[in-house]
Amino acid sequence: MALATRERILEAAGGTLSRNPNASLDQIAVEARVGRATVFRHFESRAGLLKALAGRAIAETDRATRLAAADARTATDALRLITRAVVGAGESFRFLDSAAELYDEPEIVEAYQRQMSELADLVEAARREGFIRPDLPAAWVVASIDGLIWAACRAVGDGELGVVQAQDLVWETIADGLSTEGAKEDRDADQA
Amino acid sequence: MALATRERILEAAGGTLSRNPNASLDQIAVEARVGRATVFRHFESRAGLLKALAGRAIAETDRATRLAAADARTATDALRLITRAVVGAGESFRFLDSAAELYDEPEIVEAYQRQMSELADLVEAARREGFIRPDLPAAWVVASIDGLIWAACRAVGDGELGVVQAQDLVWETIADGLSTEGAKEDRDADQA
DNA sequence: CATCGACGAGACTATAGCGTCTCATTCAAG
DNA sequence: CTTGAATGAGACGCTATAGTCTCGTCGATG
Repeated sequence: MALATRERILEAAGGTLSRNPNASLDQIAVEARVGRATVFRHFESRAGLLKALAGRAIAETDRATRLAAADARTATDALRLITRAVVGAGESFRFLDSAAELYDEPEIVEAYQRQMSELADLVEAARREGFIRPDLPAAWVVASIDGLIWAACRAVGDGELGVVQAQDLVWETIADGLSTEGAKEDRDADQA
Repeated sequence: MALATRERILEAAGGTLSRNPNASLDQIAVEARVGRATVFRHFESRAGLLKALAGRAIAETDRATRLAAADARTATDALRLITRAVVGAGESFRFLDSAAELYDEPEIVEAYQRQMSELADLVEAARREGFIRPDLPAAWVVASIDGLIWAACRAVGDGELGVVQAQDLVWETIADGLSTEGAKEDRDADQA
């Protein structure tokens, strides 16, 4: 049952750390219904556990990205599918809030940067398809998509929204924002 | 120079904690060019320092909210002004990423919930003015504004955007989203 | 039944960081 | 010059937690 145990520890670590970012290995072991020593039988150290957890999240994102790239006919559609997938898997990522230590792990940092740069490429492609406004800085488009996904995961975790609802809302907000179409002129007039 | 010292410690704590969420009092003291003992002369404990820092951020937000309420003719405009103000003061808030301990401070939690509820009221008012789309759940509107502000502060802190630029982009994205107007039909067709 | 691997429980050590305390120094006010 | 407040430096104890190790138990496999 080695694999099941390892998986149970990872699962518990993800859950516990997302609720309490500074949770001790003791708490994680209790949550996993596992002896603390067993945690060390499966992972070299606390950092090793965090690294495995991050690796899992990265692999899951890569998988979602590949699926989306395969299914989608356009970059815009791929962006939509990836967004949905990441929000759906949001629980796997919330622990990252606490993972400042991971900035010291070159592999993880590199993988994260690679994914961000893939997202940036996708945004650029969607821009060429006419979906993304040409006047917005690429850095902001990427950052705000990130922020909206983060907000959605948080809302789902707090029970404010359902997963499917959150997935739809993120995409809708990316596309149209929060305001009515008709309010546009009022706004422009206000700012003038 | 008691006041200046206290202020310097708070400033250093904000800066250090936003860069390294688990920074020790030692690091903060060094950053403030102050003996570690002096930190304890001004604050009861680490938790007390965090609490003071959070109280400062809350007070600053309250101040911005009051100013906005006084200046703005409409709820929509107040929302815009507050958003700008919070993004502008973003550096004061980034340390909150690390402040899981603050969830145990009733005063702080209460003040935070009050501000969120004020934001929700403002959103509701802006909705009645026809600015916010009526079909979006209030919880999502609040959460996504929060997420966009967070993304903007992060981008500014990472040097990807200037403060003024970020302030404009947040509001623009809240209003219109990231996509072109013309792309709307394509999108709807895609989803069907 | 005998064996072996995974595990739980818990003792043990080491270390980091918090919080307290003391003492010497500096600096401003009188 | 004297005094007192604020500070810097650093020693000290305490606690929480990481990581190691041992021993007894359980369960599967032969």
